[in-house]
Amino acid sequence: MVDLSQLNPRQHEAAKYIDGPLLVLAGAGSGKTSVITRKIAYLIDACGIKAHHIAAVTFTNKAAREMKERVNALVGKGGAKGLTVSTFHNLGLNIIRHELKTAGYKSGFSILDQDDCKNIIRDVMHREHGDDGDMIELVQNSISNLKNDLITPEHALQVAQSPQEMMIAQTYAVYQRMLKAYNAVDFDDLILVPTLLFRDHADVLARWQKKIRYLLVDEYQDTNTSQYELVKFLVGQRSGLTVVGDDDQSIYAWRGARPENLALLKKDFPTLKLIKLEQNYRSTGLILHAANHVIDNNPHEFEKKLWSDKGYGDPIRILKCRNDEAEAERVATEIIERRMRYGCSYRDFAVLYRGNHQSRAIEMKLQSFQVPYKLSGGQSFFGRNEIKDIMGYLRLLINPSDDAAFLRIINTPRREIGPTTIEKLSEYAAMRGTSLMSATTEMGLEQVLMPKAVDRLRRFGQWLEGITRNAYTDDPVAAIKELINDIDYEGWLLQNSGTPHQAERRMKNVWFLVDSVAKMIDKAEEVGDEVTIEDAVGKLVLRDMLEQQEQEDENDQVQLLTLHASKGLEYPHVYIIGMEEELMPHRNSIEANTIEEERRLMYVGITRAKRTLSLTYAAKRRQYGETASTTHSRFLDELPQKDVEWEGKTETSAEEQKQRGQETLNSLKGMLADF
DNA sequence: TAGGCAGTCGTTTTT
DNA sequence: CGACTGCCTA
Repeated sequence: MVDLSQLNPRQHEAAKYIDGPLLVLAGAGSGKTSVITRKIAYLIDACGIKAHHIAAVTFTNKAAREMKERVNALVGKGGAKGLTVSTFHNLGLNIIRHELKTAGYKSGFSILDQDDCKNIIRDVMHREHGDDGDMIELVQNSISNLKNDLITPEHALQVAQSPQEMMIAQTYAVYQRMLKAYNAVDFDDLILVPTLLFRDHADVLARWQKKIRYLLVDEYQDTNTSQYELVKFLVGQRSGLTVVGDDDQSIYAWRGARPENLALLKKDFPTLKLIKLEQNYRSTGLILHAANHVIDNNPHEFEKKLWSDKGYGDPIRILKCRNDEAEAERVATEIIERRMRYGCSYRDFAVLYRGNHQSRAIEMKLQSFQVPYKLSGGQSFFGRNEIKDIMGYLRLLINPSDDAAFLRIINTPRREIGPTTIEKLSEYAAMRGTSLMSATTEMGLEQVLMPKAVDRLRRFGQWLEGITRNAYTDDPVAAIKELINDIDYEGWLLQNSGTPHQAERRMKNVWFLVDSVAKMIDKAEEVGDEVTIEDAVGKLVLRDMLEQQEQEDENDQVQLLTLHASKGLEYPHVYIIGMEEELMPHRNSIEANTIEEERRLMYVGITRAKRTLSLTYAAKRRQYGETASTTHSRFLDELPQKDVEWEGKTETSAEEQKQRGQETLNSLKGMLADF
């Protein structure tokens, strides 16, 4: 039987309350994951609800994985069999996969990332409006917003108010048709399509309501309209819903999240019960106090007062640095120094920043001091060119209609098939109403292309068809290896990367990808799941790969991440760098008047720290190759000044700063020499 | 068609 | 300052 005794009274109540829909307002570090995981265990053990009737939804794969592990530990492997713990997007993918026909897709459909989508939109706008491409970002964002708001192209056309909205709605409509033709969905469709499916097909909805009898949603303040509707459909008139959220940690409004969904719950579920978790188990008193003090500058829907019974702890430090390089050096040397002095590990340190590019300076310094670090986010595994290439082949393998993938890889590595050939091929395919892939083997090609070009296309088409056959009739992984061999991808990398060493690294990434596919298929077979290469590739696109994380978590590395990426994580020692106006809060946020969301981001950053918190800013910063003076962030002034130590604020001379840096460096060198 | 070169342009956050 | 585009030549 599950043990709830470690929970405090509020947590305990939240875990046991199953009489109706429940909203848990969980402040930062208040142990919400414990509540969710123990509640799942409680539902299985004490309430007799079968694990396969329970679904828990999170926003990141990392959170989902962690939750799954913790539930397993609580109820034992067997007990949690069939339990769904996944991201919203993964749940959506599953629903689409099970309702393929009704949803109007064929098996092996592709999931396109933003780059692919942007290319399609560029293409559409070029054709339909002769647009040269400065509006693409805007249009792409607008379409995404429409989808997040559960607005179909037809609906968007009806409600368009301005010529621009009209243009966006038209592009949306054509774009959506192209996706269908490609047998592909984008990220937003993974939510939108299932929701529309539930709205329009009572039988499908009934099936899923029967399957999911209890739904738990984490980070509820991050849901968008489509996601909320999906939740409402799944829950229906029943009471099996627990949502956990914190309006102060809503930092994703820019991608359609609606923090007001928290308040909306009261209206949509009149019997909603509200439980607040206000005890923080993570941070020292001063850090927590600082966080409360900052966030008090925001208006609040729900009043909430975080407290902690840990001691006050060290004061918060604000470090003024001469410039961005000095800032990076200061942080890097301090980490080394503290590690040696207090015997902590590299992994105890996190450096947080507003924008990905800010990691660069820190990276350089850490590298020069030989400090191991892990860069999360930014140029991710799936953003790498070699991975996108191979993923292109994989996608084409399982979905020949995927023109976006075709275009990516048709001339990579070089096959002497250039823009002119591709343009003619596209015209021909459009005329015949087929995909580019199947057009390559059609007979009519001779009419429009030179024999040489036809030959090259045909060779490619036939070759890939052969590989595809092997993948389906034989060992799929072997087929993929054969593919990579055939195109001599390694040779291509060798030619194309700066150094042989780099090429080797990139090739390792490729093999890692192939391994992931293999593992995924193996694992599925073990459990008896019917998971095909299609599923494996789909999950890959959603980055649902466990191995990579596990491996890297083993290592003792300083953590470099954006403030956004830091949500849900915690570290003993936290540095937040670049605390300057126009950087944090970001210039765009000042202009767009979304300071409150920036403040919440600040709040998230502060509350990541368990023991010490250091905030740094640079008096001068290089940007666009020019050096400009800066103003320190307004958020620094919003901290409770009696708990804060400013260093270098009052014009301590540049000389003194320099000297101090030199001293640190020298003492470090001395310490290093001793080791 | 590919590869090199020079001018351009610009940096929020992500499933 | 550096990444990216697009032009130009072999």
